[in-house]
Amino acid sequence: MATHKKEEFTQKEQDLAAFAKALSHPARIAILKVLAQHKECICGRIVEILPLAQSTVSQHLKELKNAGLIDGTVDGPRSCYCINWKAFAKFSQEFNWLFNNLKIKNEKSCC
Amino acid sequence: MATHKKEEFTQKEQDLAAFAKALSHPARIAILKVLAQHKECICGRIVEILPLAQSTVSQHLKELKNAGLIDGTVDGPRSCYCINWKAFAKFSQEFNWLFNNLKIKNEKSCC
DNA sequence: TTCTTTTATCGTATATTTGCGATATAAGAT
DNA sequence: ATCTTATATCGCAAATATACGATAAAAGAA
Repeated sequence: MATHKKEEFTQKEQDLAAFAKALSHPARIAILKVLAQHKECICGRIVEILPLAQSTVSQHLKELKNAGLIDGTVDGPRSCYCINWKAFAKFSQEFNWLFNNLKIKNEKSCC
Repeated sequence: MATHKKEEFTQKEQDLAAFAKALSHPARIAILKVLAQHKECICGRIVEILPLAQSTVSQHLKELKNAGLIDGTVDGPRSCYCINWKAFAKFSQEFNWLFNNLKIKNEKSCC
């Protein structure tokens, strides 16, 4: 049974979907919010703020990093994360391209 | 083992995550693209265009509908779908609120 | 060196997602 | 009534995602 046909879609579609996937859990949205608000590269502070175990937070951070939405640097025994604004700008653009441009051409739907 | 702690996050975080989840598969992105481009409420046309079985496409359509991103109306033996631009505008706004506003306050990150 | 602190990773359990074929449903056509 | 067409839903298999505790790893402090 083919359980992953994702490759059959365009690269843009896959990239956009991957970006959305990274944002598809409230914990990851919350992490991004913390990173954006606290200016500093909070690390274990996220664990204090979120209602999740340390290992779980670490896993979410890894996913955000893999998706390219955050950068992480090691600082002694701790890790420092911050938002990759460039990546956000890129995806935000793709997003607008996909849905705002199309909307203009097709303002009134048929149903 | 607690496998869903989603309720412990704010409603906004949950809503945004749900929106992202709906977009987190390239097939669903592709479906939205088809709906946006073809003006008409294509129904089974999507099945012809996508490399997926009819039942799978129907399932993706259901998810998009549940997420509120598309509307569907029955028209005789066939179904007609179209993008719910209002919902898109709403989420797009939330999105910008979350990531553009915060960006202004905090342009330079620490790492 | 040994202890402490901080973070990442491993192992595991459970839930959800993805996909398909088969079948049901609904409505127009014959 | 029966056939055809179009779509939705069911049932299942396989893959991913989510969460946790336990443990490893890495570096500064004692």
